[in-house]
Amino acid sequence: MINPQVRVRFAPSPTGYLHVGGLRTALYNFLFARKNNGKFVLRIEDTDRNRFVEGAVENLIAALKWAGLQYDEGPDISGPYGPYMQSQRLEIYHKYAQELISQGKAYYCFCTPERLEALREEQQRMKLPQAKYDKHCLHLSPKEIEENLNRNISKVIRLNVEPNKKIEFDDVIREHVEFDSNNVDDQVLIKSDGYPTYHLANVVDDHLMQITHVIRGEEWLSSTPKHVLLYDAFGWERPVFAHLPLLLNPDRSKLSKRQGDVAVEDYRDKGYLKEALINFVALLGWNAGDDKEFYYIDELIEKFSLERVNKAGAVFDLQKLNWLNAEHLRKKTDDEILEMLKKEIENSEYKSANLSDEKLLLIIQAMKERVTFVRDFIYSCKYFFEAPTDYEQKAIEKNWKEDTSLHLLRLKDEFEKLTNPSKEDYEQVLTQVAEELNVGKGKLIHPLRLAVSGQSTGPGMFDLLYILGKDEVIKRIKTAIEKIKALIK
RNA sequence: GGCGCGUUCGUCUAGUGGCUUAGGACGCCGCCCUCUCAAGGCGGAGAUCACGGGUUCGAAUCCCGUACGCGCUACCA
Repeated sequence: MINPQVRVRFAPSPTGYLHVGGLRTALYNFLFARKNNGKFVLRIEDTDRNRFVEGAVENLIAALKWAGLQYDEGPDISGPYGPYMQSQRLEIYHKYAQELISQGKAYYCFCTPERLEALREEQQRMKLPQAKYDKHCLHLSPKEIEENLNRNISKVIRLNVEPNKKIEFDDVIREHVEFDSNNVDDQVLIKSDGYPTYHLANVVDDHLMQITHVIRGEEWLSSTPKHVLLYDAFGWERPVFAHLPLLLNPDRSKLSKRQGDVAVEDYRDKGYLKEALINFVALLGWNAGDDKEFYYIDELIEKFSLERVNKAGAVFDLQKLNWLNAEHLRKKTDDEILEMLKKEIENSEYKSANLSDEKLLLIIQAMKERVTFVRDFIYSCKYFFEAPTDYEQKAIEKNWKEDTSLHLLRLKDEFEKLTNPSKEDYEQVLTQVAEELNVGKGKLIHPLRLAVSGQSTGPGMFDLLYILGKDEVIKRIKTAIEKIKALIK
């Protein structure tokens, strides 16, 4: 055992945003760490200088924090194994690369990109099963190497892969996996710019940081033999590997930008709750073995295990995410929703609508069962924020009859007599008017709804009237009669 | 092409040799509730468990092969 305490890491490269697949990887690491009273480390794999993106690390950290995946050690949270940015650990990688060279397990390579390119083409022409480096520089004499080094020729350090060896390792999810070393290239360990490649850096860091379990995406499975070779070359104990299935597009290709949103930030901006996103993504490739689908993160921590992670990739299905979002939203208290709604209103066209908290709370209660997103409290019931400007054509045709105007006028007159009416008062009046007019209540309710909201659907009629308030209701009935009359003509 | 991994309703999945006429969830359809829409309740359609061989009294479950999909095959991670 590397360490009696579980230590896991999420090791993204800073591409500019957090991919939802990365979110799931981070989540599983987080859940595993919390479940086992271990530590969750964030390590930034920024060893590719060509792909440097300004502000990427900050975005990544912000997205992780938004999702609630707090790490114990990371670039901005110091720990005993820092620094946690690989670009700040260059000397360390060089030291270990030298150690490998001195043991003959790695070697300098001075080949030019042109020679490499030519080699590749040659191998392709010969229809070799696989393009591989030909170990040309492995056979340089010590003197030649010395000279090249002194002349400052561009160089890399390569792993010296012994041919004809079976490389095997165990994976919690895939069980036993085997590779033939003849299929493993002499991977570059240190690039000509002095930066390490992923393969060297991740092995060195995982060892130095005492990582016990490497939980990462399946795209890494094929390079794991290189990592295993490195652990063995250094004489280090291997961590437990767990390669997660990929997240897929609806057409089952790897989840990509081209087919929809992939950034956690996109979902956050669209109004998804972090609880829903976490819940959803947790279930993409894992389940507790029961029928439960609705989870808060604490329950996920309690139930999570790597053994129950699936092998096959999972399609990211927005419909189910939407359902979970609605479920989580409904479970929130009215006050919690109020705070979110007020922020949403601040960013909407109704910024200056000035509805009181009391009124907003009433809207929340009336609409809670009818929304998927917080912003639906505005956009699926705009009539609470402004008088309707037009009226659903279909509803007019269906519910606006010859005598409707008269009925509504009558209703309006009765409403006018009320002082400070309650929901019940409205209902009582309407029932009474319906009786006197000798019509069903529906005959009044449907056109009334249309008149005050412009729509044919919405919360209970009397809730609607009560929230709008007597004056507004009367005003809207009057305008509706006028406008709809004109529309029918 | 090579190597690796995978394959149960449209989608996420349960299932680890007999409990399975393959269960649940989302979505879809219908009914109930009802002033509408939701929510909720009830019900329905939907999977010859990729295909073909074995092993076994018995296989979605074990083995082999094939097909298909995906990943890797960089001085990217």
